Amino acid sequence: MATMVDVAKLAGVSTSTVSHVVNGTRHVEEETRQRVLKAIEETSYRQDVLARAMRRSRTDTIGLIVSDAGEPAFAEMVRGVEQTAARHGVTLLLANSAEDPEREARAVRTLLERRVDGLILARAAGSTSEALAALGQQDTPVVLMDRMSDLPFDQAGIENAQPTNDLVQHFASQGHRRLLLVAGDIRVSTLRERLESFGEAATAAGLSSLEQLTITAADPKVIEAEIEAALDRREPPTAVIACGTVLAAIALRTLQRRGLRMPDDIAFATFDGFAYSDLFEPRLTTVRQPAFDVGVTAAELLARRLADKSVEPTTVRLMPTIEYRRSSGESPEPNA
Amino acid sequence: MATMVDVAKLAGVSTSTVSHVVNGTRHVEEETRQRVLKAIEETSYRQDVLARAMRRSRTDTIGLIVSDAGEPAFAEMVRGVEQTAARHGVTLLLANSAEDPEREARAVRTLLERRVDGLILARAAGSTSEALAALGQQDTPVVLMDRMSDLPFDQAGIENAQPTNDLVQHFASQGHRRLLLVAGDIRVSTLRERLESFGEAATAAGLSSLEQLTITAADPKVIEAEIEAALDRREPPTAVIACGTVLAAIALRTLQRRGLRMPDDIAFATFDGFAYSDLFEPRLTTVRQPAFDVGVTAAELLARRLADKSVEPTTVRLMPTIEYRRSSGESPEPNA
DNA sequence: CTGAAAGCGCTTACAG
DNA sequence: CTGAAAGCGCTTACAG
Repeated sequence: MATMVDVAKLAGVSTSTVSHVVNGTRHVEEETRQRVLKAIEETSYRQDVLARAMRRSRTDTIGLIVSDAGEPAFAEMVRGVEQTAARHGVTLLLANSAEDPEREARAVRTLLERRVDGLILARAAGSTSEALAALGQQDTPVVLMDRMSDLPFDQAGIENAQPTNDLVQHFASQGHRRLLLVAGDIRVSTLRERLESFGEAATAAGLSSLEQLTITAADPKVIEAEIEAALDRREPPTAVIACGTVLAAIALRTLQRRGLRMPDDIAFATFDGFAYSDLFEPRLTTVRQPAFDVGVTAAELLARRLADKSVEPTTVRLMPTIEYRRSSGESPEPNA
Repeated sequence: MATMVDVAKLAGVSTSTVSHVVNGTRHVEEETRQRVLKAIEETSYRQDVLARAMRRSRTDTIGLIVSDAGEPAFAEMVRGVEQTAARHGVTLLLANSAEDPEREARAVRTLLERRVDGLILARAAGSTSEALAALGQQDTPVVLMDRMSDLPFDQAGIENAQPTNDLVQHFASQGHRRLLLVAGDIRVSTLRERLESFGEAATAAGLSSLEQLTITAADPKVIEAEIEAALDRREPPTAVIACGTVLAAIALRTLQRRGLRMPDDIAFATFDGFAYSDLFEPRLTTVRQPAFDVGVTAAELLARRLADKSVEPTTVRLMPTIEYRRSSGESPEPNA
């Protein structure tokens, strides 16, 4: 590989000049410039970004760690971050924590070691807030995505209260009196928020606490058992809300196994939903988050902080939309 | 950030010694070692991997570019590569081409610029073999994953002839005489191989060429139109094989729209299949590839070449398994 | 408008 | 068993 020295020699200039031509960092006489460009061509010189990064102590690289790149919502967020990073001329290093706090910690370490200029993090469910606080101490900027925290970070996520409330209203207005919320692992902020909003909304809709069933286990086996138990009650729920894709899958399997048909035997709605969801029979009422824009927002927040470390930590929440389908019964909008 | 010089001063040794303690590259008197370790502790020194990489001109990093990280099969391959890379003490840089040759080219450039020691590539459909040939010229090792080439690369993928043949046999033995293969974009090697095997297998099963319908368009709209046209024939196909997830989705939508029930109105099988596929009604007969192991194999091939650049390029093909479900009619195995 | 030179933080022959 | 020093390929004040 040719280096700057080779180019400089061939063009008969100093490496300073080559550097400035390559980076456009100071004026160079047009004729000289052409000579340098030609020498670059001839030597097929390529800038060594590692050496450059080391000298400048910035890498023009940001890191993104997601808890599950396979889920459609996260895949979309990744796309949003990718696109925004590209627009800012920054390369993205991607990592997967697979919802494992240890892998997450390892990924953080690796990315910081590789001197990313900043980090976007969708935390694993079990990730401790001590770990997060520690992250906040070091000086690489961190933006939280999807999963929020009370700590003073830049954050991009979604609004949970309103869609939860809308779903509860939707069911209550159809006369449903006993609702089951499958909330899952409420260490995850989004799930916790949906759980809280559910209680408020259901109470506001006039449901007694006995009529508000909730499942907050983290283990799929336990969740499944609790759904079974709920359905075995003398007065079982008539509508189910799943707070995420995995939870929806568990719930749907259980309903299917029991031969319960949606929406007649039981009404159903879910957050996030499935890829190729139009193939499901019946189609599922789904709270669709603007995942791409969440990714864009996270990346923009990071770009802003990279430009000015002193700005106030900001939390941005985007509003999901609800796609009403047949699984939840009659639609409140002409939208089926 | 503390540097090696800080540590060396504090421990009263040279930076050589610090370096050798950190990397375990030569024996250091135990007492000295302890002093260095203590100094590292006290200064909370962390090795600068960039400086190290630059000096050694290797980064202990490999790059992985996939065409669609969202598809379950690719997600699994990524996991396989990740795990294997971790076992080899190598960090993985991930990139997405989203089936776009230009993004792929950009990702390749970025990763090579960041001096990855090697590259694993699941090529985008439209990626030219000139681009690939050029890649083969430079000296960073490249392993092809899933999508193969005739060029002399290390490659890890799957066997396509046998599962295709098995599916054709499966349908023929049930008396199906007119089969439709939705092959999709046959610039993709896996799809092309399935198409070729289909012809051979169908002919071997005694089907005339008129009874072998194939769709080789790349554009979803065109594929859909051609499926419609096939179903509109006087003698429409009685069984459909989709060669990938996206193709399956298009086909299933069309069948659904026409109210065709599987397997009675039309039999159906697909390669790769869907996430949460157990929620589909009826369950889909699926050629399941050992995607995780494909990832592992690709990473191992790369590790081998990194260790010895002179080994012969090797192609490894792993055998998929077929999960026979209700969508394709009666099962040839006691396999649900 | 351009160049000489220091230095980013490491590794590694070389020498003792 | 350890150290002095060169050098990886750049960038960037400083000087002219």
